[in-house]
Amino acid sequence: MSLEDDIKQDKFQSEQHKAAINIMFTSSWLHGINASYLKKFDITPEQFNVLRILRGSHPKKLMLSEVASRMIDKSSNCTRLVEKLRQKALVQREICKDNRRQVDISITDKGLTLLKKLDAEASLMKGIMDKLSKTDAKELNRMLDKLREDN
Amino acid sequence: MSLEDDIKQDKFQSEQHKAAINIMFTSSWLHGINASYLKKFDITPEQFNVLRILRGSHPKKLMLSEVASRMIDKSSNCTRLVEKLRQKALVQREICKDNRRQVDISITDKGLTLLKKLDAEASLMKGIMDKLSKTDAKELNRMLDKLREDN
DNA sequence: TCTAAATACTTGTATATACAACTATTGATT
DNA sequence: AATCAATAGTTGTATATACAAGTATTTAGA
Repeated sequence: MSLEDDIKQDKFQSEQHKAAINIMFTSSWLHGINASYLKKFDITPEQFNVLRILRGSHPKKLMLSEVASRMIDKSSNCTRLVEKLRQKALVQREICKDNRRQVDISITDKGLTLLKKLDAEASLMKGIMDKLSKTDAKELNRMLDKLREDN
Repeated sequence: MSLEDDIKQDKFQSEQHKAAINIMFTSSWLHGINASYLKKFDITPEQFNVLRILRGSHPKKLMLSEVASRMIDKSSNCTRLVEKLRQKALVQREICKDNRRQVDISITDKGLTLLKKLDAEASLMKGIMDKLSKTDAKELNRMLDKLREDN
């Protein structure tokens, strides 16, 4: 479905303007697909992202601000996100002995087991994204990176 | 700044996978720029979007669900969004006489005046998006539309 | 005409973002 | 050692999304 149909608009000021809307619309669309898949496992895309970050460093712990800096979405909410994962016993929190300001987070076995079950999520995304060739995807990445230059 | 630096990740499973993350990251980045600009005018990007939709149809009123269907972001929240604009006297709500289930929304003069002041927002976005040539933007739109095909 | 279904919108709850103000701890300066 | 600034997190408030359940009104069918 074209963007014009999706948001019932038939003209944009320019291709560039349309592209801005298209990026945001497609992002929201991707997020929605992800969310609805992950919901069956009682987890949100944001929580899923944190779990993957922690698996990436496992068995090394990460301090909260390290988790935050690796998050895709803005990370002001990191404390509360991690707290929700802790309540589900998917991660562990502990005050760092060397620096008691610091909170170290690690993924639990239960968290690792859950992630294993969620490998299908990767396939789902792959199914969508592989509509683009590797060359196209590279081009897309180039353009998006270019937009974020400077500023 | 490259995506790798932005989210402190140095490898992705594929260019396609990276593109998915890049779309969501760039969307969030665009939203943030917009939000911080609009904040000075005590309005959010979502509310701004609704105002522009209403200016587009002005002086014709739109029923709530028509507004919703034109929104970029998901529209389950339309009632509350419009209510916030109404509290600021930027839009007007009235029950439709012919069909009392229906709520007709229109932009007020105050809303139109505010939008005029916000034309600079368009320039701000233009400044960012014009880093892409028209050809590039067209290509970007083609790729994003392709991702959303079917599914 | 009475009832059931469809339509249009509203409201409640859980989750998330943004931002600002706050606490606690550590490091640095005098 | 005492103080001040920097660092690391936490918490409160406003806004937004998603979803589900709710109300009110209209339409369609028996």
